[in-house]
Amino acid sequence: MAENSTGRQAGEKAISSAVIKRLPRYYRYLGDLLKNNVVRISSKQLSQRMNVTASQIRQDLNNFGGFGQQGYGYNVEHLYNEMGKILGLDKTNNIIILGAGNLGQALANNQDFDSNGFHIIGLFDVNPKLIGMTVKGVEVYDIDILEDFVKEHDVAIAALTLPKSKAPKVAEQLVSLGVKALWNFAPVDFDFPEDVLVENVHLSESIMTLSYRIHSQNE
Amino acid sequence: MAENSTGRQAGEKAISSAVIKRLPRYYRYLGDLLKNNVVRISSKQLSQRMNVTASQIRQDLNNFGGFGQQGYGYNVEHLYNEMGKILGLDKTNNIIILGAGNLGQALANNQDFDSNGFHIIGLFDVNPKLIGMTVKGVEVYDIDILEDFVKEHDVAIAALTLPKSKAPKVAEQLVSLGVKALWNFAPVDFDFPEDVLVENVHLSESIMTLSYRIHSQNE
DNA sequence: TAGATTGTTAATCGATTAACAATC
DNA sequence: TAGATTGTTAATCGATTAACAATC
Repeated sequence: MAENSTGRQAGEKAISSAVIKRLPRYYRYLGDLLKNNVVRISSKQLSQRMNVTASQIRQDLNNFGGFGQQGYGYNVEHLYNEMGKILGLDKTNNIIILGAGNLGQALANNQDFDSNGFHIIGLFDVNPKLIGMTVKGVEVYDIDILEDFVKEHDVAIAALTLPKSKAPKVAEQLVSLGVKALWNFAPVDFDFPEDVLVENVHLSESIMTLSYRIHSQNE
Repeated sequence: MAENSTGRQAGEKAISSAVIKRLPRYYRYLGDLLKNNVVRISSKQLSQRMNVTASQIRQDLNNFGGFGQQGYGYNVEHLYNEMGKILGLDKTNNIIILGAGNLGQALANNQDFDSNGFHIIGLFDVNPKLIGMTVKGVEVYDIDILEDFVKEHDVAIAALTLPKSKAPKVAEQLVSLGVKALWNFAPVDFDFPEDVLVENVHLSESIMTLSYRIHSQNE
């Protein structure tokens, strides 16, 4: 049967976001298993390691195809590679980072990204003290040259690690330049057409849910 | 009726995590409204701003009590304050940061935390170049003094911004010292007793879901 | 009062879990 | 072959949305 690059067949219904959010975690566990030279694993074994149900694992995977074999389970390396393809990690994703402060630099220095096809190709800032420096070999540019840079490079993702006050305007500019995916760390929500993908990392919201759980215990 | 500090009555069933995760966003929108001197708002108006249903807002809020008034809606300032209490933001949460690299420093420098009762009281690292420096007035300590520090201070939350290889051991130590909430940025899962709260921020997983969405479009 | 909007019950929808025939 | 485990359908569970009486 003809399948597309994600392993899904054209015309099938969209995968729910609940499933999508679990995929990277499967990928991480499979990578760990692979590193430990585990050759095969059953949904039951994996479910015990990951603290989920075996049923959920099988349901999730079968959204993308039948990767297992009855009586055997799943070949770890094969499933790892297939999951990588599903996640688009076999492709190169060029990333620019808007805001070269601590958070922007932290992303640029992150080891995990490189090895998964995420290539940081530039950081941008307004601060003259940062412009011209390099982070892990990647230059910090004046944000004034953003337009030229985006036109000359294939930018898959723009990470927004700048202050709340500046984020909306820069996001608008990026979208008008044709950037189609934003990884947003500023505590704001955007309202772009649906072909613009936005993934929010709202750290304040994350720590507030932790605070909630701390203070609501034993009640 | 007697209510506890969260606005919930003792004995009522636990709030679902789907609801809890939405609370900080309500809080943010209410804070923005308050800044803009908006005095009252209906669930319908708020739903339009937030891109959710009015029904969901009312359902969510009513887990914690009736904050509105028929025919009027909600008083913004009152609801904002009540939400703050529900989230535990009226309390002081002392935070230590394990790993004083870019990410740890980014957290220490984050403006939003201070104003919501999250006080960074120390950073810890093994790197002699970092030990002794201060970030926003907060000192970076040698991680060797962690035990003494935790015993002498009331640590509500420990943020783990250190490499994957070091995270599990440090986490173990923190939990053995009685720290009850971990804010984990390392790409690992922990398996502590359920009285230890763990909030994961897995940046690699976040960007992978974005990659998935980029590469699965139009299929 | 009339209109607006809540709080809450009921209906719907979607996600998770259970079960099991197919089959390696 | 017998045992194990998948892929998939059916059952259950939980979350979201709709509806509306209560009431400001």
